[in-house]
Amino acid sequence: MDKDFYARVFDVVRLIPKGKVTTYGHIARCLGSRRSARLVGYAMNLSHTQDPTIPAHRVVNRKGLLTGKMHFKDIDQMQRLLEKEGIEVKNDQILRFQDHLWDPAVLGDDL
DNA sequence: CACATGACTGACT
DNA sequence: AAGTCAGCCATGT
Repeated sequence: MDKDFYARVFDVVRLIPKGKVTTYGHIARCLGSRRSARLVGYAMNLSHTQDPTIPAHRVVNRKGLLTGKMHFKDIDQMQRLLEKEGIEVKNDQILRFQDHLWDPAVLGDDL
């Protein structure tokens, strides 16, 4: 893909189904290299600069912790959005994380 | 070109 | 089970 690494990350994050979440590692692995997880997180920093609204709140670390909540306009915004989609969050951690986990490789097989 | 940074992950203690 | 250390890759200075 000629697109930038970040562009691919944004593209994947954008197609995350509502009410689902994924991890940096899964996205990175979908892009080809699992080790690029850090770049995924780094790319998310620019997500707020993108034109379309990037559901960055649906991206968490592999433990299901809202590690990036601090980068939101309001640190509570991330948890609020997740709860609004039916995802329970307690102490900055997603409950039933594996149940809400969505793998980008599935690309809609979650139906 | 080399060094430093970062919303991570895996392995070890 | 929980905390600590190091590795990895793209971008910026």
